Amino acid sequence: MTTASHGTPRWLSDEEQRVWRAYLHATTLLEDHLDRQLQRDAGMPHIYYGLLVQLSQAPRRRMRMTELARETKITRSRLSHAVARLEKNGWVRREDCASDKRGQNACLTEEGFEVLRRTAPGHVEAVRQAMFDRLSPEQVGQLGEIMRVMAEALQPTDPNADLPWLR
Amino acid sequence: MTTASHGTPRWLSDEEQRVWRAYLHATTLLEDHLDRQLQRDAGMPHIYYGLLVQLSQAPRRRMRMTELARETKITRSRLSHAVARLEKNGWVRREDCASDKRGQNACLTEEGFEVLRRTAPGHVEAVRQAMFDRLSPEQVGQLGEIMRVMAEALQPTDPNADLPWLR
DNA sequence: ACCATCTTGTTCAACTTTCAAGAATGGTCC
DNA sequence: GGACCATTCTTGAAAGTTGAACAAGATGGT
Repeated sequence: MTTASHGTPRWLSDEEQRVWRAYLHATTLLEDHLDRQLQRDAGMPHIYYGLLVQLSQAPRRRMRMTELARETKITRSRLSHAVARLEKNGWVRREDCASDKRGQNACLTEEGFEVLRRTAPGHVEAVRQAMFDRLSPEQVGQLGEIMRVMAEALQPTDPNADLPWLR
Repeated sequence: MTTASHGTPRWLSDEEQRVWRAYLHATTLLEDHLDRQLQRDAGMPHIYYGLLVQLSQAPRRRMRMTELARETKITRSRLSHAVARLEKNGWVRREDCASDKRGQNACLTEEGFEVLRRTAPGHVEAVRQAMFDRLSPEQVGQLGEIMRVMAEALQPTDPNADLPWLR
């Protein structure tokens, strides 16, 4: 990382600067927009909604805290606070893990699932309006590929990922 | 917005879902990465750094609060708090606006500029490594266009934008 | 069994963000 | 000038986030 401080910095070209600014603007606008949409319609910020979605897709609608954190790309600390809040809402429940006494499972409650069922259509619509309704099919494909490349760069793949017996 | 709750919701296709998840993952990973990079190397979060950059590019390195907020896509409230913090660091100074007694100018101090000079290379390098070093020139162009479209959708252009005398 | 070490999840304090409310000034219309 | 509304910016409290420190349990070597 600090290799940057040595030698002549490789500045961004004009084109790259424009793209970078466009990226920052679009992503912050979208994040704000979805945060407000969900706060209004579902009573929670976007990330919390993402936690419920993730749980809803898990077997038995429950997941170990650490795995939920990993899947949603947030820290365990943040997740602890978030689940505490969602628990107060009655949308998630904690449950001791049988096989590991340190562990906790976050379980989506029936109420939590109900909230999802009620608010998912509006949220999908918001995402559509902001993104998929504006982009051509080609652009959607391009965006997907670009985002995959970026995520890969930032989340160094476990070198043993395809050697499960070594994990 | 709430038109979504009526009629059959238009769900995302499998492809669209994949793209949406990739988008969420990549953008949150990048934002976290840059936040940590800047917190470590410059002692402030990414958005605060963006404020300094914006000021550094303004005439006389100062800007009205409201304009700074508009350019950086944050609320005036948030900006007030942010500038207060940057002022404590000695990187920004407030100055009364001559022509409008309600107004304040946020001015980048010499110290603030120095912080930028010192940390910009490392930050640009981080951006490069995460984005521009991985994408082909075509992809960079595609990303720029896609982000422009999205930003436009979210930030309804002022209909009088090109009629300055009506603003 | 023992010890060192890693992992899991929580907690605390410091910091940031949001939302609603409010003080001050500007602009317009009569 | 005065009434009225809009704009600018700040404030305070509640909510959310971060990073470090911590307790408890797992793991592996000896």
